[in-house]
Amino acid sequence: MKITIKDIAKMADVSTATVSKIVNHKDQNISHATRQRVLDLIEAHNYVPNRIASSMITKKTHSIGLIIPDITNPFFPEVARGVEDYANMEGYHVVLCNSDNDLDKEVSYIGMLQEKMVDGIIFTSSSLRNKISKEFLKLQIPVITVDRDITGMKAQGKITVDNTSGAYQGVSYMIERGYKKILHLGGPMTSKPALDRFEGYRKALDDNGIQFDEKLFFEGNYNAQWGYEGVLEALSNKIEFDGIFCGNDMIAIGAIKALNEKGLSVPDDVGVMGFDDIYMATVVTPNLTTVCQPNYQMGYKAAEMLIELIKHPESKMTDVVLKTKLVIRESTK
Amino acid sequence: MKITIKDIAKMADVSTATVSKIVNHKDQNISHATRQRVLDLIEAHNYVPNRIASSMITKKTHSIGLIIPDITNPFFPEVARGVEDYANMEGYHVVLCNSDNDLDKEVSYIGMLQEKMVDGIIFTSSSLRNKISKEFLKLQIPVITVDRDITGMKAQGKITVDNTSGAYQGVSYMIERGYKKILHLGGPMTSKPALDRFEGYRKALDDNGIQFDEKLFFEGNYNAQWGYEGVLEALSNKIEFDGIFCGNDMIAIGAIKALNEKGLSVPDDVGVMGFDDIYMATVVTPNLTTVCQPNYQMGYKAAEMLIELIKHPESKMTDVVLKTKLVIRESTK
DNA sequence: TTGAAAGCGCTAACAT
DNA sequence: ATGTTAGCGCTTTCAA
Repeated sequence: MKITIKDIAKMADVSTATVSKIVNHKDQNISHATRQRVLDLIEAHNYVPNRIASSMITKKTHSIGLIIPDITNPFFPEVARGVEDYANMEGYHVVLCNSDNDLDKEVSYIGMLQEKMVDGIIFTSSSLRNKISKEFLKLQIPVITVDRDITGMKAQGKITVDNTSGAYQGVSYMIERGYKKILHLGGPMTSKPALDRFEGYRKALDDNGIQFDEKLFFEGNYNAQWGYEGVLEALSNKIEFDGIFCGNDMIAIGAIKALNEKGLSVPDDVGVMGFDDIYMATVVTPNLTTVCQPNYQMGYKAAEMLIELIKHPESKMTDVVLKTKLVIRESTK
Repeated sequence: MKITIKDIAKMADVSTATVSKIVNHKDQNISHATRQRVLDLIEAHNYVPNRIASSMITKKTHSIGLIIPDITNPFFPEVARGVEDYANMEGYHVVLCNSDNDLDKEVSYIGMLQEKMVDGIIFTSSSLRNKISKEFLKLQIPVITVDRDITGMKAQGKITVDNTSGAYQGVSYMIERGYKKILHLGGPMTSKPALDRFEGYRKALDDNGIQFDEKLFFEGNYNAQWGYEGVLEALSNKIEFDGIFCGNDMIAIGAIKALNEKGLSVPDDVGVMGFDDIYMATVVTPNLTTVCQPNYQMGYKAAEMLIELIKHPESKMTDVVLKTKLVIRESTK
């Protein structure tokens, strides 16, 4: 039989209230003698307080939900780690949910988390669906969204990165380095980041007096396969280009692979720029020049905002826009 | 104010017991009329059952803890995904804990999870410390260890992969392909997998009549940096080798990088074999020949065993040893 | 087919 | 400095 606060109280010949105070360090008014006696008993009997019972009263579970599309996608482990690090520091647990960007799963997780009485939710999804917002609106707990917008929500926080200016910066750099015909292998245009990066790309072209050529723009998915295929497609369509601005690093890695196979050298024949700066970018040959996105920071900051909101539900969060940083390595000249 | 089972009961003019039965689908004996009335009220008022209150009574939280060293390490996201997929299917939540292989953190997480009343724990750590087992022994809940041993535990499950035979297979293949002086850039020998892989390496050498040369064995960490440095060190020590068997893929990737920088071609001058088969292995140039470890499977299977143990605490689990598979790609000839 | 009542393990006034 | 008491929201016999 599991030992409870009652057992300890009885053994120490005090009330459960006293034990409770000691366990929760609200023991300024407890005599040293009793405290020690109780502590010894706790130690001796290996008593573990049932925090779930506390939660019933305090209405706080000290756990938060983290809904991401897929922890297996190299983008997310870092944000998850950021979330967990801050949460753990503050004594919170994080419940990991992989939604696969599937609306049904998202809704189902939101429901489950709510039933489990998490104190708040951090939500990431790469798609632009707004239906989900209805579910969130029903929620009585704070929600922070990372890297996307959910319309119709108020008093909640939002963390994004400045994709437009990041892309602008990256493409401007390529132009500066002498690349003239820059292909853009973008991500799915149903996602806000992809849209923003495309916008930054166009803007950089415009501002540098280069006419946007829609034949140089391809839309695909955020993976290496698409980068590989995209290059092959462009090549077989005899499209001329001397640079590629990729929607993310995975696309860039796939693109480089295709380029190499076709005997094109990176960065001399074709310069390649990624986006994200995942670990792989530093390890691939040539190392990727890329726009660094502060993934860990995003998670960390999201947890920080969420926990602030949990502690002070009235506090207004101003949305956070994290800055990107150009990282120059070997895939551009 | 949050709406409770009492509110619904009052509105439907039934007892809370009736509502409870309906919510939990124990409603064979509830008239269709009442059920519908209650269900409508639940829907209309957006009632969310407080599962934490249920847990107090049922002694089941339907959540499990997952303690891994670092979700940011490419090995673990897949394991975590496997765990989450199975757990979710069975209606369990997973609480993610990054221990950084730090004994204090491990112990602290075990305590926290226990207080949160998780139903079981899946534990991975790359080190061989046994102190942790004391903490586990105190636990009243099932624990499954993944990829490592914890001594002194009974009635619990263990999942490992057959590292020895995987390494044996890999090294044998290299020998078969004509590599004669095979360097081994291993992981930290405080970890069981590293030890086992080393053993497989030696055994393959022995069985093929090649004398083990300790100058060809280097111990380091499981990352690209070490692979890079290891090669540089071997080269600067004028050690002769025509193949490298790496402790994992990250080491292999670092090794290839160093080899390339020194003008050595892979696989012609030096063949390189990895271990793990992480996604990166397929994306790097040249693609890595490697020993594939079923990461996702490990997590999935671990969750399966754990949940079985939660449901039937008396059931004896037989330890599972997962098989590796040789994946031949471009980094060996 | 339904409900009354006891209680899970704990906390938080409020007394003393 | 410590104890009494009244629940938190729910489930589960057992009785009606």
